[in-house]
Amino acid sequence: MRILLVEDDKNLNFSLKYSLEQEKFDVDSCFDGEEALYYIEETPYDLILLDRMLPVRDGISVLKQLRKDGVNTPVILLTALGEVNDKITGLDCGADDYLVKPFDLQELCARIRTILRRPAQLSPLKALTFADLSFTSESLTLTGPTGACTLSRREGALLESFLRRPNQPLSRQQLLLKVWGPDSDVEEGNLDNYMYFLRRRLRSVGSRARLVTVRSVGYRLEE
Amino acid sequence: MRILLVEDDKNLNFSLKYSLEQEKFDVDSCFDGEEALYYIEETPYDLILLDRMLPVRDGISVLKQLRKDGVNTPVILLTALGEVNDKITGLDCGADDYLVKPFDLQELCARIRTILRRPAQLSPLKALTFADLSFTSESLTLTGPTGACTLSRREGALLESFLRRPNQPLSRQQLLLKVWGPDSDVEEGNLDNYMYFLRRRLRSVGSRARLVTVRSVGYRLEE
DNA sequence: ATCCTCTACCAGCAAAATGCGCATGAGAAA
DNA sequence: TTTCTCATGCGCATTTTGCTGGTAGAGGAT
Repeated sequence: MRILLVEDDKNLNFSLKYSLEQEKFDVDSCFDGEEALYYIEETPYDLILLDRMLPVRDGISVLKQLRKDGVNTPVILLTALGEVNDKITGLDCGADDYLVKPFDLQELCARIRTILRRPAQLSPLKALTFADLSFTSESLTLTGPTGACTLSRREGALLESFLRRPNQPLSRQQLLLKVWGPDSDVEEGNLDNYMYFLRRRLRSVGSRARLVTVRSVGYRLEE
Repeated sequence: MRILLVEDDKNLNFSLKYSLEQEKFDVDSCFDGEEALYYIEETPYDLILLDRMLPVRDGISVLKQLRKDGVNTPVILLTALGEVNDKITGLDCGADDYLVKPFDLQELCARIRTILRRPAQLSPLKALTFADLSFTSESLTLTGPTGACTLSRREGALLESFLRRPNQPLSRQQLLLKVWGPDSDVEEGNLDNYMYFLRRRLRSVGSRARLVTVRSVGYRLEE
């Protein structure tokens, strides 16, 4: 079970992370709200432990953003505030539980178990869109004006990179890293290959979006 | 939203019932554990507010009984005890939340909303349907246009996963998790096997529903 | 400007790897 | 026994990959 711990107090962060790992949870931790959003975008967590007071972007704002984006990963808010009103706003913003510091570690674990016990509700598959394109990474389905098709896994991962950063040039290095992972040693030519595949796909669904090459840099998705 | 309130203190029972009704909840109330079980058997509640100390049969025992019977209606335990250990046992017995008296009414309401917000877990008794199919998980009976048949337990569990999320691709991982449980280590090939069985079943009852494979992802039930 | 060269990129092919369907048989449970 | 569950194995289709020959564009020399 993958848990993301967001807590700016370094001591508490480390000790909590350690304790949860003792309980056989798989814990990533970070220290501010923006970082949290970045982590969450990258990894599908089963649970998020979210401190309410955070630098850069506070917990409630992170929570609201997540729910707005359709991410419904369970969230337990952690907080030093004990006011009833805070609890209520916290819960009504979409938190699944609310613990006031200092809390007992065993109680936290019990509440985590309680939440993880229930069937994980998969977030409704979110489609990425750009121009006349729509792509669901779950089902690897690409839809355009004249039809739809199913991409292979690599094609999907590659297209997703572009859809997440539309109009922005992505370097070959970035793409290789994202699509093939940091410790893969595929030939670079492979990327060319997949760009070719993707372009064919775009044409086949009749999209007017283009993958233009930025010579000696990389590629960019534009309309 | 139908709520069952189980609380032996008459004053608290009445005032809580009244307050919750003000909040537009549909509240039944009763005063001891046996009564509670009786009510629950009769009516499908969306939530149960369960006092821990009750005459005849205490809250924890009621809760255990329910879970043993496969009733997974959410339960919030209410209690005068504040010991951490009590919370932990309560939660680990299958409660969804735990409030210590005296609690704030608004906080209770917020926690109720939190629990009701998530998709109601279908009671396993009801028949699941999709397209021209109907399946009762209790009797493992699958009915289609040209006939009916009885599935094995695994087949049933697997089909149920699909019927609960029609048209949505389910990953092999999700399916293994749902059907075989989190700590089983069956070979993946087994899943292929059961997909094959299920497809045969669908054909045998003449359904036009199809289990399509989404390569490198999983499967999807569609019409 | 024209030509040349060099590099980065494109297109396609064919071999290798992988994912999946289906069959069979052994063991467990009913 | 019969039924259910599971592992294993083969074969097919798709995906992934490395490779090769060819093209386009940048920049320098003439």
